[in-house]
Amino acid sequence: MVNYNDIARIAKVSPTTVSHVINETRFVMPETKKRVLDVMKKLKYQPNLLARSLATGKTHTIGLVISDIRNPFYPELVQGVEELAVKNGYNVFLCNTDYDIGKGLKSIGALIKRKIDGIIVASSQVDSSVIKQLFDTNVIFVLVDWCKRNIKADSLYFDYKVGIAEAISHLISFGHRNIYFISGPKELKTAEIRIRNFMDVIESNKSNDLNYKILEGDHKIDGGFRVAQKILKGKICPTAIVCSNDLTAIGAMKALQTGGVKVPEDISIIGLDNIALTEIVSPALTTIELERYRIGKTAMELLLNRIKNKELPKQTCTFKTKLIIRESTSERKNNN
Amino acid sequence: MVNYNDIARIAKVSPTTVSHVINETRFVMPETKKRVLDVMKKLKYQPNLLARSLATGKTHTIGLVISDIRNPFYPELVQGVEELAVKNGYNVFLCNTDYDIGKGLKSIGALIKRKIDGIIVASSQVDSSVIKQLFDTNVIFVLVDWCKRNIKADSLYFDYKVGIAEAISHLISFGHRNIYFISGPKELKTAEIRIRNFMDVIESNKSNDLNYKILEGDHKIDGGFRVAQKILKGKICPTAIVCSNDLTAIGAMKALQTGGVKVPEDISIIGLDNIALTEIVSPALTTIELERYRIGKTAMELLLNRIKNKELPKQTCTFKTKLIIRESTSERKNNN
DNA sequence: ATGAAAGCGCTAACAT
DNA sequence: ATGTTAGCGCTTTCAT
Repeated sequence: MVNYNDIARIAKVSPTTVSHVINETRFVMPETKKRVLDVMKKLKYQPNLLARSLATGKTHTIGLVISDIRNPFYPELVQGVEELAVKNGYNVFLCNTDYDIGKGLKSIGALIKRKIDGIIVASSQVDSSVIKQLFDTNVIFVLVDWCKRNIKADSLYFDYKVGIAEAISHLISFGHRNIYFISGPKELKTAEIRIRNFMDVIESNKSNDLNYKILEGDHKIDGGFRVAQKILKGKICPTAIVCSNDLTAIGAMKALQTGGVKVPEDISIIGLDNIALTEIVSPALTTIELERYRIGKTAMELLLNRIKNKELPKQTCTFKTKLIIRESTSERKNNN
Repeated sequence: MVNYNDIARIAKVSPTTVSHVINETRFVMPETKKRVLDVMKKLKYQPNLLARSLATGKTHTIGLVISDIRNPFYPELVQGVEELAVKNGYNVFLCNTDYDIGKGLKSIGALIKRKIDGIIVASSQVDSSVIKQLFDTNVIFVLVDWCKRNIKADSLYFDYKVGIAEAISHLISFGHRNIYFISGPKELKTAEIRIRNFMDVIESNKSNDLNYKILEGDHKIDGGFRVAQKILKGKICPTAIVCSNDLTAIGAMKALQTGGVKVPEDISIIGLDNIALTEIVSPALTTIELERYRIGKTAMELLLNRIKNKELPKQTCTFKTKLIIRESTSERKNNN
């Protein structure tokens, strides 16, 4: 591997000068510069970023911790992060926690040892042990959709309530009063938040005399399917179902249709996330939108700001959700 | 940041010994060892992997170059790679090329400067300039679905022909003779391979007097939709459409249904990839399966083998594709 | 306008 | 059984 010394020797300058022409960090006589650059080109020199990082203390790498790249929630977020990262000369380590807190802790540990300049934690499986680790190690980080608002850390919040309120209003205006909610797995933070927001909205609509019930799914298609089947077997049936995420909604829809129940004629369904799938299923799914690409991009922006200036006051950004009305919701039938 | 010297000083040993207890690389008296470990724990010591890498020449990082994480083809592949990587103590840099060769070249350049131990190139946008760069820099790499078979590099191949042949046989047995193919963008290597394989299969079935046509889509839903609309406007209509990927097939199906054409009653459709979506759309899509998770895992295996032993003979692995029959294909109607 | 030399935190050959 | 020392390839202070 060719290095500064090789170049310096051949170009008849000191390693210092080589460094300075590469980094353009002090004046070098045009002729000297040219000589160095020529040698570099001839030797096909590639700077060793490890060495540079060791010397400067900056790696220009970041870590992105997510739960599961197969969950359609993540790809766009990852894209948003990666794109802006690369644009700023950063490379990103992708870490899947597989919904496992232990793996999350290990990932973060590994990232820290690799001296990444910052971490974006967008894993739904984050608990206080993770937060503690982040604070203890003094690493720079941005939290995505971590529930505790009062935490002293750069954070992105999702305002589910706006979207859910729109969804409930939408259903109410269609005459629905008996509304079920299929949640994610309750041990999941993001699932928990979504449940709480749903209940808050129900609460603030109590003048409408709503009847509701919360059933636990798993944020996957299977869970939605299973729970919806169970609903069909029950004595009383809701006229509308709101789901904690789109996959659940799609599973539920499939189960209803399989069971001979028409969506939306018999039961209306609303999802959450607005993944690409929602436009493809039929009926197209009414859902609550979360702008994942923008979220990823913004998370990276906050991280870059923080990296540039550690003393910045706490940064915060809230992403409003929004109801997208498609075909899976309609007027409540009278005979129900 | 606490380092070897701090630990050595406090534990009253030499830095060498610290290194050896950390790496378990030579015998250290139990008492000495304990003293060192205790100090490490007390100081919450975190080894600096950059420094270690600089000294050893191994980073235990790899690069994974893909086209577009939002393309449902990739998440499972990424998962397969990442999982096995982490299991072996590696972290992975994810690089999206966004279907742009220039970006691909830059990504690979960056990875090399970061001294990754190896690269998995699973981007559909790879051309000879990329291959040249890989060879020139002497980096270890594995190619996924890169067409040239005679290249002297570890490679994963996909045998589309098996699956496509099954698909065509399936269609023929259903009486179809007029079969269109909606391809991906022709400048894309993977799209090109798929076209060629389709034509080969048609060719080897010429005794059946098949009529075919190839139309260019974009490997996205929109393209499939657009092309299918165009097909509907044409004078002669195929009775079956094979698509270069599932997204295209789903878009095409949507267009047909929107145009009042029934799938599969009027036109049969077959996709390729077997992404999760295919089971959800209705009718569920008959498609040709590619085991992406296993592909990712295998790519990582080959890379690990190569990293362990540079002198290994060329490694090769071919993934057979397989027809998965669902609901989007059926007997050809007589009146067509 | 350029160079010498120390240092980033670790490893490993060579001593003892 | 442990320590000394010279790197790994770069940056950066201090000289000149």
